[in-house]
Amino acid sequence: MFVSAGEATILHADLDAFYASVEQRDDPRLRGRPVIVGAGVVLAASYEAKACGVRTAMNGAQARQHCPQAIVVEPRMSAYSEASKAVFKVFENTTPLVEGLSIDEAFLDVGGLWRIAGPPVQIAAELRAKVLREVGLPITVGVARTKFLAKVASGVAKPDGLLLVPPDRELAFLHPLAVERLWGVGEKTAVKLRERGMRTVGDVAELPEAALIAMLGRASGRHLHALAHNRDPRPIEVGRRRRSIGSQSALGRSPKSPATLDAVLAGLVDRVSRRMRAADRAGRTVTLRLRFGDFTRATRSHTLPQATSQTRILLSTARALLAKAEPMIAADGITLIGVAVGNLENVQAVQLALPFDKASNDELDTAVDHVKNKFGSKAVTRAVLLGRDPGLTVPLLPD
DNA sequence: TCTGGGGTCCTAGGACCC
DNA sequence: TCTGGGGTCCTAGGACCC
Repeated sequence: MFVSAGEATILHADLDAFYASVEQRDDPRLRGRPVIVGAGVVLAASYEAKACGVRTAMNGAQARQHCPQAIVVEPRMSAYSEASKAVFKVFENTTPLVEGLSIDEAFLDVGGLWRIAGPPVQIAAELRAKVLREVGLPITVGVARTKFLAKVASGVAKPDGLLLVPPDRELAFLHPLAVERLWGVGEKTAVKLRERGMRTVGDVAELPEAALIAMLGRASGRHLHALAHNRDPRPIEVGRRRRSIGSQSALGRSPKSPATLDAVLAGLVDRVSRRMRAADRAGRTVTLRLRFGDFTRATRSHTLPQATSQTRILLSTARALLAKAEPMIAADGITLIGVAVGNLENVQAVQLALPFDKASNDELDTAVDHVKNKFGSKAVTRAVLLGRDPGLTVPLLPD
């Protein structure tokens, strides 16, 4: 059977209360009980905890007030990352067209699988059963004709649900929903819309695009207008790569000495650069993120002429940015510091079986020319002298 | 008892180039 | 005395998402 673009073939699969579910899976004593992951701030809450009003990103004390009987556990990031990998394996065994959105959700296009695996809603049901059986986690799946509708459907079907939006019922499904269901409508936008009397997606759909653009800016206005009218032509994108890698740390409210700040900064840069090297990525733009005592934020960034993942270069760049922000820190007190590296490029690692430990500079140049000829000049940004000094790197200017 | 850590995308102004 | 038009890149800030 030929499956046209007019049919509901996109799945949005979203693990329920992901971190909390992993904790309940791994510790039977937590099952059926309210579980909160994260002490300072709620990273995730089980549905039992959500039932008493606990919400993600709520601060810990507030959460315990809502739910004194809740069990609070420390996050175990490596366990979540492993569970995520296992779930994505199930996704990829279902269809090659998988677009990961975050650690716990993805889009799947199952349009071409009708003949082999049956209709999308059947594939979705089997996917849910398989994730539960093989990884032990509950997952909700929305099925629809577009990414946006599939995501809205899974949101409505949560927890542990499955919801198909038939193509001829799309507007009937969409328009009664609250504006907050629209992708891209957060707190600020919701307030703006409500101030103008718009509470449902249907209300937004009645507004001309120009009015939404005047209210929210060009991109957001267009985006919202399109979604409210159920227009979302985006295809599933396989193999999207991360565009930045960062790390941050909240510091608390007590004053911090310059030496302490520098130590925290060095730790952050070290963590970021290690992750970059492990992922074979290098970046050009270093961004320093700061938050102050009054919760205002600031960023300072610098773009290097060449991408790098070297701790030394990234740290000296970050230090210069921190020095630039010194007056703001002195004035307001700093409560958070973060480092992110963007403008990422892929690094192609090439190892040559040459006796570099005895190589002369001429021989080294010859070897580098060889690599350039073989892989292109852009492939070579640095060479590591193996054997002589494993930590020593030689930066090579392109061309 | 104030609010974590990881990301994405958009906007707007200025520099710079042709 | 008067100063176009278009494009790209960089920096800083803001909103949003999980």
